[in-house]
Order: sequence, then C-alpha cells, then structure tokens
Amino acid sequence: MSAVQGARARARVEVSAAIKDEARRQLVEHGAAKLSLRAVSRELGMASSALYRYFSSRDDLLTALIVESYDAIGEAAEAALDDERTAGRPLERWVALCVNVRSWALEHTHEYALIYGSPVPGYSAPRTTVAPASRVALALVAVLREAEAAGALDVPPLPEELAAEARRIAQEFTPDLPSPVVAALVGAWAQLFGAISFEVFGQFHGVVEDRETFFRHTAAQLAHQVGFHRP
Amino acid sequence: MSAVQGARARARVEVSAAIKDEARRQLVEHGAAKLSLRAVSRELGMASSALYRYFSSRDDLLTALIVESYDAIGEAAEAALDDERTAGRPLERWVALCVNVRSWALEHTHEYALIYGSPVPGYSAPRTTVAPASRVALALVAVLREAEAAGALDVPPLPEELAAEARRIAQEFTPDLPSPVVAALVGAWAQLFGAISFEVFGQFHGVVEDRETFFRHTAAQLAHQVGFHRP
DNA sequence: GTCTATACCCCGATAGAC
DNA sequence: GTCTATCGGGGTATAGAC
Repeated sequence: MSAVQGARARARVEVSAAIKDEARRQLVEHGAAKLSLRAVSRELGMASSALYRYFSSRDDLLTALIVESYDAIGEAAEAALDDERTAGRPLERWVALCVNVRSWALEHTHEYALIYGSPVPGYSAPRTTVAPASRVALALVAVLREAEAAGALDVPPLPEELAAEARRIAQEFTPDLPSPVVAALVGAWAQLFGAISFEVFGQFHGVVEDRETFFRHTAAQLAHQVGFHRP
Repeated sequence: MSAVQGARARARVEVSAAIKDEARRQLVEHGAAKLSLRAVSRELGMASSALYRYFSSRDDLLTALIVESYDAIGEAAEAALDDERTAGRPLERWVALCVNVRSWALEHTHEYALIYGSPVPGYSAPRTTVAPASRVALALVAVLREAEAAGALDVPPLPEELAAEARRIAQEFTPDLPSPVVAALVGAWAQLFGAISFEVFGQFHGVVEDRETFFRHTAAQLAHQVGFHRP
C-alpha cells in the first residue's frame, strides 16, 4: 500500500502513457499494420523486452490505442451535449455534434483511420472495444431524445420491409425512441462517417473545396433524414 | 514482330497476371501495408529478383492492384447502366447501381479496403489511378442524366453558402446537370460509401441484421437526396 | 523492471553469372 | 528473364542475469 506502492503505480501509468504516446506517433508514420514494439522501445531508449511488462503483446498495445481513440472521438461528440449555446435547439446541437466528430477526425487522421478505416489484418478486436466504440452513436441518440422531447421530430416514413428490423433494433438499443427514427439514425450514422472518411482519406481532393460548409450541409441533411423538421 | 514477339508478349501478360493474382491473395491474408514482393515470389516459385522485371517496385505492384480494383468496382457500377430491365426507370436503375457496388464490395472486401479504406502509409497514388477511381461516380452521373431527361428529378434545395461551390463543381465535372443536383450527388456519393464501408468493415455487427433490405432503403434515400421524386 | 543475448523469422533492392 | 548471393535493414518473443 501507501507511499511505495503509490509511487510504483504512478510510475507504471507514466511509462504506459509514454509507450502509448510513442506508439501513436508511429501510427502516423507507419500505420497500424506496422506498429512495432521494437521501434517504440528504440525511440524510448528501452530494451524491447522491457515493453512486455506493460503490454503483453503487440495486439495488446493496439487494443489500448483503439480504445483510447474511440474514447477521444466519443468525448468530442459528447462535448456537444454540454454546450449551453445549443441548449433547447436540438437541430443545431445535432449539427454541432457532427462538426465536433469531423474536427476530431481531421485533427487525428491516423487514429481515425485506426478505428474507422480498414481493419488491421490479423488483429481481432476484443469485446472491451465495444462500449467505447458506441459512444458517438449514443451521443447522437441523446440529441434525438432531446429533439423528440421538444417536439422537433417528425417520425420519418419507413418502407414496410424494414419495419420489423427497425423494431428489433430500437428494442435492443433505445426503446424510448420511435423505431423508424432509430432505423433512420443507424443509416445516418453510417453515412455521417462516410462523409468524414471521404474527406479524411482524400477522396474529395480536387472535387470539394469548401469542405466545412459542405460538411455542415451534409450534417443538416442527415438531421432531416432522422426526422428533424426542415429548418 | 509476329510469332516470337507475340508469344513473348503473351507470356509476359500471363506472368504479370499470375503475380497480381498471388498479390491479391496476400492482400486478403496480410493487408496492403504488408504486401511483399518476396512473399509473392516465394509462393510463385520464382526468385524475388525476377519480379522486378514485371513490377519495378513494391509500390508499382500496389498501383496495379489499385487500378484493377477501381476498374472492377467501376464495371460493376456501369453494368447497371446496361441492364434493360431498368431502362426508362431511373430510380430503380440508381438503386440497382448502388446494390451492384455494394455486392462487389462484399465479395471483394480486401480489394475494397485497398481503395476505400485507410490510405496505405508511405504509398502515394500516381495520377494514373484518378480516372479509374472516378468510374463509379461517373456511372452515378449517367443515371442522373437519364433521370433529368425523363423529368424524374426535382432540383433539390441548396443553402446559399453552398451555391458558389456547387456551381464550381458542376462546371468542372458535369455542366449539363443543375448545380444543386451535382452538389447533392457529391454528398450522396460519399454517404453511399459510408453505408458500404460500415457493413464491409463490420460496424453493423450486432446492430443491423437484414443488411440488404437496409441498404436498399439507404440507396433509395440517397436517390431522394439527389432529387428523385418520392416513389 | 530492466538489461543483454539469442532463436528464428521477415523485408526491398541490387550485382553479376548464365 | 531467371538465378544465386549479398547488403543492410526490419520484426516477435523469450531466457536468464542483475
């Protein structure tokens, strides 16, 4: 206990953090598939074998980076929920949330690629990543709840073939929202990341110039898709 | 000329094709970042140095794979334009095109990841990839042209801040379509691949079950976004 | 918890013989 | 156009001393 163990624990998290920081730096230069414990240890001035006291394998380190990335983008999304400037205006809040997510992605393109790009070959994410991975979606749900409470939502029409699936999804994740809204949200969620990925991964090069304006329009469109009244 | 040179040329394309096939197989197992000429040569029973007669570098081979992937998904999209069953029904044709693209992606997940997933670190695509990369978008444009000619499009409303950008994009790529339609198309294009990527990369695991029905709905929604009348 | 040393693998690219 | 040999790197992971 006490002083000694406290100091040891502190040292442990500090070294752990230094390893993750350096690993993130290498993500930028070489990508997730080539993340290497040896290179990290070299840069940190440690023997590679010492790292195994902190992360039991390369995949273990990768998992830590993935979880932290999901948490960071999730926090960016959640920050929009606490912004008083948009209190009581759910549409603006929706757009702000999308904008926050996009900004995080543009500022952390390699971490974004890690979680929303191609899966890392040979790596299989453990269940511990599931909860952090859903934070953005849950933040979107929170905005929809506010919108629904404020009467800002029309339930979007849903083709019959989709009704059962929509009910199932709503039942499992947010039974308090109308199932067509939930189905529309899942679609909008995927499309939102499509817009962000195209920008982050460079597909808009030479096509879209004023990308922020363009993105705000996309976000507003997606809002309409999930039921927000037209502005 | 003639017989001998013909035979040589034939042999050359055949070996080339074998190399690319094996490389594609390795893409599946190890991903683009780890594509290795040595591994390919080993599997083919050749010396690694022999491969350099066919591809001057690893990146050169990667470029060939990227171009062929773009061409293949582009062909899948274009196939929808030749389908007589949807002649004269542009909305159905739009949906069919999207469905074709999705099917190709699901059947070639690793090639899809190569072109629409995270960029390969350290690799920079040469200009030769640009034309193949735009085939899907051009096929979407072709459907919109048919729809416009058939009077099946309402011009979607566009916020003022976007008007200039929309005109610029339309001017550069398809001046024959109304600029708001073109702007909406760019958005829909990105969102379409968002829907596909979420499915291909596994984000719908445990969320969406009947993915084909769900996708058709998404495609129809995107159609509406670019101006198709409601069904 | 850190080190050195080690086993056993991988890679891109080139030189020079045939 | 294919080969062997080579240069000069890279990696995961473990053993065993301190």
